Formats: sequence, structure tokens, C-alpha cells
Amino acid sequence: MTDINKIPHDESGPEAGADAPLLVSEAERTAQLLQLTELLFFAYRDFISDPDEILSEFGFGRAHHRVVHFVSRNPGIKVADLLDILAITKQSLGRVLKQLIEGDFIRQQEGPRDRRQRLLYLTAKGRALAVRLSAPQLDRLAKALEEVGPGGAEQIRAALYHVVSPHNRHQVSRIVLANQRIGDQP
Amino acid sequence: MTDINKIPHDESGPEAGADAPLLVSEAERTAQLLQLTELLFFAYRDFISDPDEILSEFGFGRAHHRVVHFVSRNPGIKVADLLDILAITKQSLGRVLKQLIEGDFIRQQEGPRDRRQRLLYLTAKGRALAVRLSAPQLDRLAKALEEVGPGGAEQIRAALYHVVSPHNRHQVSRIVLANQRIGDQP
DNA sequence: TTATTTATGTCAGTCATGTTGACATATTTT
DNA sequence: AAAATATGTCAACATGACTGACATAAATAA
Repeated sequence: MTDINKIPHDESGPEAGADAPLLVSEAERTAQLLQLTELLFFAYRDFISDPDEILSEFGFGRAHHRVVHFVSRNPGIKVADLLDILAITKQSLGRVLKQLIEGDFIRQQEGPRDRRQRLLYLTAKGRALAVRLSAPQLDRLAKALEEVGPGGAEQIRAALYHVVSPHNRHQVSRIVLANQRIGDQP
Repeated sequence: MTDINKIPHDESGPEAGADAPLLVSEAERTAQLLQLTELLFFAYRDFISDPDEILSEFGFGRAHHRVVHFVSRNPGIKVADLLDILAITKQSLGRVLKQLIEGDFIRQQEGPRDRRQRLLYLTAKGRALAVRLSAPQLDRLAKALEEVGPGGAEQIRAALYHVVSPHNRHQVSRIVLANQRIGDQP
């Protein structure tokens, strides 16, 4: 290993900066990939830490966050579609959904064409929670993106997209492109 | 919203490509950040899916993966340092560590200077498991990075690093820069 | 119209992985 | 000799997943 071990400047991060040499050996490439693996782990962990704190105020957990988030982004979503996005069982969803409905964060509305469906919407209270949950994450991401140049966001988006398994990409594209902003009225 | 809703080409991902306009409005910026939030969720979920399958062969879970990974990367690590990295309690670690030791994936060695310490090492069997677990992740990351140009890896590294909470960055730097390659002899 | 399928909900039990709190043992440090 | 440290362990509990079975209402097909 060459200079991989040098202690990075605290504001630039490991091996960052314009003077970083492009990779030479296979070993360095592997080392870089391992570092990215670990950074993904640590970044993800901290990324969800702010919502976790807010949620605990309400006696909620991460499962509630996910439901609130995707209902916020997809107002009127069917239960079946939400299950598809979350990739959990209806029993798992049922528990948190019940709590969110009883706490007046989410309301259900009979499907206009198919009355079996229970279309999901955030209440005003639910929207307020969604805003509170998303704020620190948007802030964190915005600050992180300031550290990479303009256009970096697109590269990161492309990379993350291609970390998704090929057979899931189409679905992820559809979901991600729902452009309801958090807190907007449905 | 302007052209955010266009269905992306399946191989380029949402809103990627050289022709993507730089952001104009605050709303578009927020939409982009929300998309990144969701991509991080979906990418992370798929990223750990391959190891999950391998682990289930052994009756293991993600907790075992983390322990194997960080012991692999830090041969001879102290229990206390491992606890620090994982940010879990010793009781949680104890359970999975016990299973890994009983299954002959990890061995403990008395600290040479401080005989209270139990330094952790992978066995040959443990190294084989570590290699199997890391292979699909390294492969997945390598392919994803091919989709962004050269230098993209550095931008992603910088971004992920700055998603880590400021007070954790120093520790993460130290940990990530341990350059033991998975499968190498300690 | 009757039968089947679909969308949703619910009960009951299990598992993995985290938590707190209390306590034990060996070893090092003061 | 006393205190602090490194590790381990027991017990109880919480969260959020799971499987399997069954129930109801509404839409669709035969």
C-alpha cells in the first residue's frame, strides 16, 4: 500500500481532493471499493440517526418513518403498492399503519373505482411529521453535496442507481420519480 | 416541475446523463435531494441482499456480517474497539461473537501486553466466509462505478464521508483507512 | 347468478437484533 | 490492598421483520 494510509484532512475526507492519484493496481482498486463499502455503512447509519431521534418522541421507529415518507411522496397510494415498495409483509405494515392511523398521522380513503382499496393519505399532522423527518436529512445531503463540485449529485445519483439490483431498477425509477414534495398538499 | 417526470433510459437511471440541466429552482433542488434520499434507501437495501443470502446458509444474519467484516479488516482488534465501531452493546456483540467463535470463524487471542484483552482474528474458515461475503458487494460497487466516469469514485467517497456526522468523521477516517484486504492473512 | 379472485385486515407464534440493568472474573493500575 | 479496566454473562424487554391461517368485502369471471 502506498499513500492510502495517510491521515486525511478532516474536511476533505479519506483520499479525496484534486491531487488524488487515479488508481494504479488491482489492490488499490479493491482497497478503494472496501472503503466505499464501509463509508456507505457509516454514512447510512448517521443518515437515519436524526429521524430516529424525532420518531422516538412519538414512540415510533424507522418502520413508521418509511411509511410516512412513501405516503408523503405518493399521496393516495394503495396498500398493495406500498407493500411492494417497502418489500415487507402486510402483517408488518399493518402494525405500524394501525398506529399511524390511530395517531391521526395517516388517513385511509375508499378507492373511488374499487371500493376494496384503502388509499393512503397523510393528515395535516402527518405532513408536519413528514416535514420534520425530512428536514435534517435534506440538510445533511445538501451539505454533503456542497463538498463535491456541481454535477457531483448526478454522479452520485447514477452510482446509487446502479447499486440497485438490475431487476429492481425499473421499479426504483418509477418510485423515485414521484415528485411530490414533502409537506405539499395532496 | 419540468422534465423531472420523464421516464429515464433504463441504463442511465433517473435524470442522469450529460444533458441533465444543472438545477435551477429551489423546488428542483429539493426534488433532487429527495430522490437521492430514496436512492440511498433502495441502493443500501439491495447492497446488503447478497450477503444476507450467503449468511442464511450458516444461520447467520447481518450482525454476523458486520463482525466478520471488521475483524477481517482489523485483525487482532480489541473487543472494546469493535464495540466502538459497531456502536452496539457488548451484550449484543456477545451473542453473535459467541456463535462465530463456536462455529470456528473467529478466534480469540490473549493480548500480549494486557492479558485481559481478547484480540479477535478470523480463522481460515472465517476468512473464506469474509471473501464470499465481500465478493458480491465489491462486484456490485465496481459495476456501479463503471457507470460514472473515472474520478466519480472519489466524488462519491467525499459525499458519503460528509454524510457522516461531523463528530464521527475522524473515527470513520481512521476505521476506513485500515487497509487489510479481505481474505489476507493477518 | 354463482363462483372465484382480489384487496385488505387480523390473530398467533417465531426470529434476529437491538436495548437496560445487574453482576462476575481476571488483570492491570494506583 | 484498593480501584479501575476488559471482558463476559444472566435476565427481561422492544422493534420490526417473518410464516401460517383465517376473515371480510368487493370486483370479476364462469
